[in-house]
Amino acid sequence: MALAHAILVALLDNPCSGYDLAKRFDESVGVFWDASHQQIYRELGKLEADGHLTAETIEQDGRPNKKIYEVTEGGQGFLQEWMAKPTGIRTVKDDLLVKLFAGHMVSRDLILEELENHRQLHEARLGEYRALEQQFLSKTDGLTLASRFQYLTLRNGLLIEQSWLTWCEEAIAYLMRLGRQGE
Amino acid sequence: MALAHAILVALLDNPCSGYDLAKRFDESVGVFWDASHQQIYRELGKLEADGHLTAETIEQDGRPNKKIYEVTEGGQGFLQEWMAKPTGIRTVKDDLLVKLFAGHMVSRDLILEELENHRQLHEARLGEYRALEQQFLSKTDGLTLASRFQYLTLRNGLLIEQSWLTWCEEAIAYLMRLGRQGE
DNA sequence: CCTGCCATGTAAAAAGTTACATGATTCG
DNA sequence: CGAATCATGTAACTTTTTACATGGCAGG
Repeated sequence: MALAHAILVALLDNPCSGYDLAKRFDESVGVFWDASHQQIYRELGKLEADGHLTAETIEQDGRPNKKIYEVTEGGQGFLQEWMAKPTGIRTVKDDLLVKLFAGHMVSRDLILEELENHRQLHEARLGEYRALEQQFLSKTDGLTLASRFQYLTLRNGLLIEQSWLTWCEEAIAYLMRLGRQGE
Repeated sequence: MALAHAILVALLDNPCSGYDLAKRFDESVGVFWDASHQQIYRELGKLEADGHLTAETIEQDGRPNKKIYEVTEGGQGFLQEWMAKPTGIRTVKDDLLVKLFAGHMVSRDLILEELENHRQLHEARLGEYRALEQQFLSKTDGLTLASRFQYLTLRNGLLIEQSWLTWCEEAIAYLMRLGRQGE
């Protein structure tokens, strides 16, 4: 049920519209959560109905009006309550690993292509995360407390993406070696 | 939609009952997919209706009868088709990271406790994966091709869990340092 | 005697995906 | 002149989670 909480922490850091939230879920917030605009709008409606958010409509000319959402005190309490309850660790779900588990069902080349494709995707994402890290590291006058916590979430993304990259390379090398042995 | 495919690859490796599948999703298969027994029974029903699986009822006395599911040729084709279509990379969703992003909202100790808790959980899981790896490595007479592919999925679990562990330690150290500086 | 294992499911609610829908503006 | 961006949503469907439900047998 953490989509609601993910939205709240994002808005707490920086109040914005649903549209902007969707963009942030594609960028920085995306390091730890992902959501489509459809989900976001629905959830924003619920959170507002529950009193966890207030919306202020900004009239704009030349482009559609927008609603800026802000977390209420009630919303902050709701978040803090949730944060005080321990949670378990994630459950992995990855299509590529499902495919690999039955890798002997298809040609070696098909599997290698898919691995190479994923390697590139993870490499690209790692690059994005490194760019985000530079933004943190370049602030010479020191980070705020809030930024330091956000930095830790980014560090997680960096370590995990690095592992994926390493694993893709290892898997490709392993299968190439198998291939050469004529299996 | 990969739950169906995860079930198929598991049954392909080793036909079994829904109950046994649920256990395997908690153990070895759990390295790359997770599912509750409720999901599994429903999906088994669908897969059987679609002709991807056949079920054989085993009468047992003293305990409930069980149905052993096996992948049909049609099911294999269904799998292979899916495997030939490239898929994207996962989207991370993790409660702990949501909490950390708003870490300044609660006491430092609360966050540190949660991090330490997760550190232990990841350490335990890493231990399980290492034990599974030993089973692969101890087979002196060489692994089958299918086992080699399965080994790669386990390697992924090992690398990812190792990263989580490293990250938890890094985050704990980072926050302790902050604490000492009297923030 | 109580807990846990074996073995299967149903039902309801929440979360997530995919498709549909609108309409002006800006940039190439 | 077409594509992308801004900005919001609805509807239908699929997937996942949580709770409920049954019942015998084995072990401490």
